[in-house]
Amino acid sequence: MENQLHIYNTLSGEKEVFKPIVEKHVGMYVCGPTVYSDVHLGNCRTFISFDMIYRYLLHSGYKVRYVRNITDAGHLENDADEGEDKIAQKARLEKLEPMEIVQKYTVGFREVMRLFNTLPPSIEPTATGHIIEQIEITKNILEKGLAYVSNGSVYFDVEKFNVNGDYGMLSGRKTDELISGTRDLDGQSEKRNPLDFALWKKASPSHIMHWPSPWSIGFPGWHLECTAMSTKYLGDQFDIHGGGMDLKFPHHECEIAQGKSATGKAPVNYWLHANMLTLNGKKMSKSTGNTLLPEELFSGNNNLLSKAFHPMVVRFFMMQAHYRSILDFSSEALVASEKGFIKLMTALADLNAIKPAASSSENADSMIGSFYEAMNDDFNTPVLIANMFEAVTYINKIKDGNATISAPDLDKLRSALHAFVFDVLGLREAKEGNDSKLEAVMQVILEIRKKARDEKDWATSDLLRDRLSEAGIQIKDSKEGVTYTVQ
RNA sequence: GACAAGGUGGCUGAAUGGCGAAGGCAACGGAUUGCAAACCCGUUUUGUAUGAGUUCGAAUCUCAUCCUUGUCUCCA
Repeated sequence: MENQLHIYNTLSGEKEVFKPIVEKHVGMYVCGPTVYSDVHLGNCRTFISFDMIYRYLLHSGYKVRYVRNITDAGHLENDADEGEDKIAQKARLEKLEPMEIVQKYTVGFREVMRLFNTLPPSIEPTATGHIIEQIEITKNILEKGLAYVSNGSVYFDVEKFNVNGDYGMLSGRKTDELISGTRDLDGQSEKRNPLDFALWKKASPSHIMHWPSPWSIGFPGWHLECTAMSTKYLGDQFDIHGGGMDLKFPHHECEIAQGKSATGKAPVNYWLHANMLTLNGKKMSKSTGNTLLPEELFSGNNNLLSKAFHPMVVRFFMMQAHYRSILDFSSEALVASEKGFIKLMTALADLNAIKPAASSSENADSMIGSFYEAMNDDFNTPVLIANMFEAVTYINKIKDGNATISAPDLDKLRSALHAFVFDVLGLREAKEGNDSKLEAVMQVILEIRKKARDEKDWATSDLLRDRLSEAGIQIKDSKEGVTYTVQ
């Protein structure tokens, strides 16, 4: 059985055996959100994907330092490197301080991440908290002669870097093709070459967020913060760098160029890219407005939705697709996932009531092995879930008396399922807080219903069942007794 | 236009050369039930965009065609 973890590396375009730089330790960096508006569901998918990866690495016994940044310094608007900082722009619109915007949406982001049951990163650094580091890297690259100062701004010299470097190695692009593909800029551009990108940008007088530097009062370039923060906390070279597919070029390409220029070494061994979540077949994007907010999903308050969905149902839905595949969102697909999710969680709960037998009628070890096999194959969660449903069928058969399981197998299967469902997939019960008073009320109702059924008063019995069902409480009659689930 | 990833059953979504193409959902039949729900068993007939090629054998490899999406400008 293949027990080694294989990861698809964008750099090579192949699945590779994962070998960390330091045995049993993993350094992982993921590009975080820009906090100038609410995170939409597409953003969430990326972070949920990497949360699953983080969780599986932890489960596999690695000590992981997981760094995910908060971009709070803003980015520029247009391709001429001129324009207003996004955060400053939004601040003006809402008549707030830039850092007020940052605070608001950072808090919102963390709350959404909490609802999706993602683990907090080990370090969550901010761009504005690392201005000094970014200035130092800029100085470093200038000293290496791979950047130039122009009118108070500092630009990375892609052409010069490319003499010895290989700009485009990650995204499979060639610089001459890129140049021919760029739109003509007017002669006033500060850049020597359209491919060059800013390391430091001089601020216009109206620009609110700015800091002093050796070159001007200004702000750091778009790609620099990730280089500064990743290398600061994970070293010049680290294991895993993740992010959305849309960041592959130019953002990650620039990170490689910056890192190599500053340290002489390729910064990252494994580049991982999570694919897009689409809505109506199109990528979710802040700029095009084709978005769905998590809150709308949880409340059902959106025309695209037939009902509200619990965050765990959404997470399960995402886990049913592979992280490198495009996933199309639809209310219909989510309804199907909800049913499957309930089926899985019900079986998990039923597992606790199962009585072991002398022997097992099915091979629990191979089931458990199939879980690991799926995850070791580039975190294949859809296959993991399919394999877990084999176990679900087994559990239900045992419950119905059509199969048996031995005590040791029961223990193994239970702990494996718990580990994969809760620890790795990061799911948890989707029930609303079942308080003791509800429990007491339900016991009374079930008692009344039992009495009615004993007296063959089907009208009363069915009335109770149907009205509870309308209220979202399902009554389940079984041989062992009556139970209920709250949805 | 350049580059990249795709097009799989009623829906969703796995599987990269090998017996009957996973799983979830849906539908139908049966079992169960006071009737249902849940669970169990079974079924859904030529289901891998189209056309050619390589091969003993192709969803998978090659070529062509059509279509979709992404990146090339801030984006997860």
